[in-house]
Amino acid sequence: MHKYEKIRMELTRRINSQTWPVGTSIPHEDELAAEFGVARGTIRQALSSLVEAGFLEKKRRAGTRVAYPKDHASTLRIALVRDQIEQGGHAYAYQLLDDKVRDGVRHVLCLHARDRRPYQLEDRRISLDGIPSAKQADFATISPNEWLLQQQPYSRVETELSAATPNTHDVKYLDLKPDEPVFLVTRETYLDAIWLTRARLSHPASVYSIRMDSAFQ
Amino acid sequence: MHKYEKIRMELTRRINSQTWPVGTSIPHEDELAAEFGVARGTIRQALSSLVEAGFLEKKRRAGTRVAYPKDHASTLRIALVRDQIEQGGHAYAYQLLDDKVRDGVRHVLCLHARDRRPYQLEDRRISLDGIPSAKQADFATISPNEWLLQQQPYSRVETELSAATPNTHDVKYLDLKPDEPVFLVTRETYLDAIWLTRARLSHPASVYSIRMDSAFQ
DNA sequence: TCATTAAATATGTATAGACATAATTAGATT
DNA sequence: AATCTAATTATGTCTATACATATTTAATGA
Repeated sequence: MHKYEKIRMELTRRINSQTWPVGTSIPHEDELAAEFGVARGTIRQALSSLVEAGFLEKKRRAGTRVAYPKDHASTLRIALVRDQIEQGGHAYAYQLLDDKVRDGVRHVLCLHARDRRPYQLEDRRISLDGIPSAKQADFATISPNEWLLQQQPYSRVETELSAATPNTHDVKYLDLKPDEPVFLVTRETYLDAIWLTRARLSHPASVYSIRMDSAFQ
Repeated sequence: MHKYEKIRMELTRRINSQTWPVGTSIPHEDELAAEFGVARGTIRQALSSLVEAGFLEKKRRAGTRVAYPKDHASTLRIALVRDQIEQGGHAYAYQLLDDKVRDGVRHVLCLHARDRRPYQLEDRRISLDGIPSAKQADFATISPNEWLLQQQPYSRVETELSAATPNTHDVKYLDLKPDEPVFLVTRETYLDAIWLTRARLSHPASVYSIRMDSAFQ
């Protein structure tokens, strides 16, 4: 175990045991460095992850304080749907439902299944200006989702998570129970100012949720 | 603008312009340090945020490669519901609906409103073993959510996001439209191995969604 | 040929020092 | 007393160097 990890654990312990209650200023980096017998850089490395996780707040000149745990940050990774399914030990299947071009936008509808049951309906729009190679792409075997990831970098992603009543496509393809809502992930990606693609990913509420686990040993 | 910021921007440019296409190895840290005329530590600082955002992948001895953009990470911060509402310039109101103790668990039901309309129904369970001071807390004026944040640190948070059909309490208090689903945030916090509290936060789907915006200039 | 072992190497950790910068505090001026 | 100014200070950035460590690559031996 590295020095900064040991120090981080000890600092975490002091926070959790309320040795340093919420709101108090903790010793300066130089003092901590002296206490633990390490260089200031090592202290800074130990502090940085605690700041990132929202347990500490730093301000120049004012020092470092134990943060009120509101606004706690969690890192969310939405993986490729195929990986999501296969990593859970399930069978993945893909099916193209519709594919057309209009106004310089390729519009694709396809279905991702888990163990032969509908899992995600992908309603995808791709800018042919932004991604010219999308004109020739064959989405019969590879999903737009997966194809896009191999193609093009992007600089900005906007993601929205919501609950919704199913639209007509959802009803038709997702095999929903009576009154079952859908969980929506809407994602739009840009390269600088250029719009590249938009995805509406709908899932039966009974089979899909997003879990986050932000922990500190 | 600092050196590492300039360098990060230039590296970002090379990735986005496909000067360094996805999958390629970028120059070693020492080479980049020589190219930009800075110390290796400065290069590492520039790289770290790109690694964190998922644009680069590092591996010892193997070097640094441009990552396939699957599994792109976003940092999600779920703020205090009152802040959420007030920061949007809306009026916040709080109302206690029910409050009882059973089997060492305090069980509170309360409603958070935005502009006099139901926004979040908070179904809260607090362990009186884990948080003894919760016995005396008065939730008539302050919500458990807010009270807890001022009280107790925690070391682990499990969050689950899902869509669901409303339960009887949701129907009674959330003023839902016909067939409107709810967006659920379920949150459980622990201090080491000790269970502290569990919250079921339900929202009318029409008024609530979670947005994330992961950008790089 | 194949498995094992040893060398090479790029990133990871740590140190010690210098200077920059934002924010506070104390002091000077009106 | 109120306002502006200067000193102070804790964090932020940067350098230069040394060694540690995970992985790959090359060399060795059965």
